[in-house]
Order: sequence, then structure tokens, then C-alpha cells
Amino acid sequence: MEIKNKEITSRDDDFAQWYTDVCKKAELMDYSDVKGFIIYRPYGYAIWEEIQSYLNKEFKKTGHENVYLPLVISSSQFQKEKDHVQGFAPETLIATIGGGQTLDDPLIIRPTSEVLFCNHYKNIIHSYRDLPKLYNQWCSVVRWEKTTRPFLRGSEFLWQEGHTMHATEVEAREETLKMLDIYDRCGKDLLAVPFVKGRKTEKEKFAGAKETYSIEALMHDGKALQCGTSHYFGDGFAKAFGINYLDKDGKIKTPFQTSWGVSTRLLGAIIMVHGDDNGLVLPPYVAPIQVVIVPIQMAKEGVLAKCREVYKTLEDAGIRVKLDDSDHTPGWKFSEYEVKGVPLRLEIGPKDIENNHVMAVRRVDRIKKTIDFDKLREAIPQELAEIHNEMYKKAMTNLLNNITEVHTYEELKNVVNKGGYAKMMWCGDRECEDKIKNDFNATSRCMPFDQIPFDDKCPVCGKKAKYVVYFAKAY
RNA sequence: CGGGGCGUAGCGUAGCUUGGUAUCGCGUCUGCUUUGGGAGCAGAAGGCCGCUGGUUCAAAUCCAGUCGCCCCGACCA
Repeated sequence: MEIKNKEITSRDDDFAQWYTDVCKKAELMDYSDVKGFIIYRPYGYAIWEEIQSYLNKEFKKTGHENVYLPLVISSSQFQKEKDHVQGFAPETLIATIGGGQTLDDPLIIRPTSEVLFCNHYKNIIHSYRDLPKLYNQWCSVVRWEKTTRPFLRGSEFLWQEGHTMHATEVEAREETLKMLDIYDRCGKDLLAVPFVKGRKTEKEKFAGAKETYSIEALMHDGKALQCGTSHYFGDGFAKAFGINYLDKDGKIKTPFQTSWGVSTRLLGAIIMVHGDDNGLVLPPYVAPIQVVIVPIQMAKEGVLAKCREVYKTLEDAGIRVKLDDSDHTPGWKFSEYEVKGVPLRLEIGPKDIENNHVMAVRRVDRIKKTIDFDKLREAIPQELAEIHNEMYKKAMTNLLNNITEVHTYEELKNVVNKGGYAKMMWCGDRECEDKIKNDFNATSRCMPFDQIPFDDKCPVCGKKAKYVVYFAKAY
């Protein structure tokens, strides 16, 4: 029996509308009265809080400290690093009036905080003893985007940005890759989202960075989504901002810098990787509600009492559980929690109580099974683990099935137009990237760490190929 | 910035061509019956028809302007 939610547009009919429907119907967000600035509703914000909680643990384990820097940058400071300014200036929001007076030095609402961190680091780094500095901040940033979509591209979005300073280049490079790896693991262990990872091309790297690395996911419609980045800055910013320290050998030196971030865009990835025509499908470890208990024939003697007992058992086992004892009908609740993507639903009615078990239904595939009451404490965490693995496997299969090696320009065209990653040998020239962008609206996503050549010429220009690179249409 | 679409009750909408008491569904409230896939019946409340101006005896409807949102492009960390 196929049960289909009629309030959500089918993914195959209109993927963009499906996405918007899910964002709204699952109560993740709402639009505000200013374009591009969304309201993160409690259910959506709770997912972000789970991500924060996971990452904060990882950041702290690796020696990072959380800080908070100001919302605004003076425009004179903002001008200091040339590439950086050129990259961000077109999309800054600038405050020009304060207290009714025109400001002499207008204030830029941070689009990212490199400048603020550099100015601060200049003040607090003087000696080799002050290094490394491993700071992270959770905040929102503003970038004046022309096209906006919930979670994927907003004028304001929430993120974390790590900014670190190191005595040596080697240490800074290690940091860059270490943080990329943490993001990769976050995808695997928390979000059940697999990535391709690697280094960005010159064209696609961050404004002011020496090297940018990224993790890239594949959405259900075949488009790529950049989910996190980690940048190695070298000493460029440090020199521009005059950050230096006195080393053990008595010489004045310039430190090496990194920055790295993930944003609420990850919510978009979760939605578009796992969601289906009945709504959101949340991976268990990031789900604000992991298990929902739906009582059947609530008015019947003993039903609610049993539900509460099960609730208590699961709560004690550390599971995020909700008992919905509202007076909606069970059918309504089934739909509601499916739209919201709750990984596991437990149905408890008179028949179950008689048989001493609950009926458990998985969101991801609607597979039903009964679980004895006295086995719940062990069985539910195990079930959640299985769901997580199942979802990761499914997403991984989809990713691998949609990476295609291409040898000719025609093949490249077919792959990126169909959706998915075209794995290609590339000469390294900017012109070839521009041509692909111009012809197919696809961009280079990243160059994987495993550079195993499979052809010797670039399919765009025919010149000698130097790099393995992924191309795809991207959000 | 270009193309398209849309602003009517908390939400979703009909009505607009051809001006004349504002339609329907969901939700909300009350009561009873229900409850294993978005319950049924009966009753009730709820409207500056985005905003401003114009035409008219009369505007949700026609005209002009304006504000905003969504989608698709272009642009873009």
C-alpha cells in the first residue's frame, strides 16, 4: 500500500518546489519580511544545535576555543587585503548612519571575519609563546545575495568560522586538512552525507587564500552542494595586517594562518540528500526528535500509561523521544512526523499492550517490526544505528553511481547536463574552466587528493592533462 | 539586473475577462460520536481583497503608480 503525502510536490515533478514545500511544511523555517533573511523555526534551529553540539566537541578535542568578535568592520580596515576586498566588496551590506549622523567611516556588516580576527591577532600575538592561536566563533554573517533560497543561499546565514595562527607553514597546513577531515567525519557520523573532497582550483578558491579545500555533496537532483571549506592562507593576511612575533631565535617572524567554516547550508544538504516525496527524512543522530511515540486508542484504559512508561525508558536511555498525546488522530500524527522526518515511530495500542510489544516503523523505508517492551532499552539505539548506516549507504551508493569518468567534451556535456559529477583530466588552464562554465553552466568542484590519472589530455583543449578534477552543476 | 508568477480570514484559494451583498477548503471554537494512515455529523467565530491615487452612483474587479515575495536565468563564496 503506497501512502503519499498530498501537500508536498513530488520531487520528480518540480524539485525546487518540493524543496520549498519541505522547508515550510516540516516547520524548519519561515520567510521574514526582508528578502533573503529567513526565520529559523524551533525545529530547524534544533537541527542546527545538534550540528553545533557535535562540532563543538570536535573543535574542543582538537584544542580550539570559542570567541565572539563584533558584527561590524570599519570600512578602512576592510580595505587592507586586496584580493579579499575584491572578492567580498560587491556583496557587503554597509551601515552609513549612526544615531542620525552620517558616519565618516561606514561600517561593514561582516560577510566573514578574517579582517576582525587579523586585527585582534595583531594585538595579542607578540611572542612564539602566543602561538598557536586556535579560535572559533559561532555567529551569523551577511552577504547581499541576489538570488536567495532557504538554507542554500541567504543574505544572512548562521555558521562557525575557525581562524587559526601558527608558527610554521607545516603546522598551518596540517590544521587546514585536519579541520576538513572533521567536516568529512561530521558528514559520515552525524549527517549520513558522503562527500567528495579535495582542493579548489585557482578560479574557485576563497578570496585571499593560498589554497582552499572543500567537501562537496551530491543532491537528489544531481546538483552538487559545497558543504564546507577549509583555507590555508599562508602569511598573506598576516603581512597585510602587520601580525608578527618574536621567535625563540630572537628574530621577528610572520605567522601562518588558516580559516574554515560550515554553515546552515548543511540543513539544505540534509534535506536534499535524504528527503523524499513524503517530506524530510532525518538521520537519527542529528534529529531533534529521534523517536516519536503515537498512542492508538488513547482513551482505552492503560494505553497512555504504557506510552509514558516507554517514554521514560527511552529518555533514560539518552534518546531524544517525544510522546504525542495530542487529540489528533493517529493517522494525522503518522503523516505529521513523516513530514518532519522523525527517524523512528513507535505505535502503542491495546493490541500491542496485550502482546507485550510496540510496533516500530522506520521513516526511511517504512519497514515495520515489533519490539518487546523489555527489549526497548537496547533495541532502539541499535535500530537508530541501523537506520543511520542504511541512510549513509544509500547516499553513498547514489554518490558513487553519479561520478562518471569522462574523456571527451561530448561526454562531459552529457554527464553534467544529466546531473552528477564528471570526473575529468584537466590541463589546469582557467580558459577551459571558463568555457565549461559558459557552455554548460557547470563549475569545477574540487581536485581529489587521490590524483590517479586516467587520460593524458584535457577534453576541452586537447593539451596535456595535469589534474584529476570534478565538474558539476552546483547550487 | 532580465524573464515569469503571485499578493483576498491564521494558511491555501475562487471571483477579475464583462464593476453591483466576498467563494470554497484547511485550521480555530462548541457539542456528540470516533481513534491501527491526515475522522464524521451539527453549529459558531473570523475580511482596511498589499499600499496610494484615479475613473465611477458604485472598485477585489478597470486605469496609473508603488511596495513586497516566490520561481527561473545572469551575477556571486
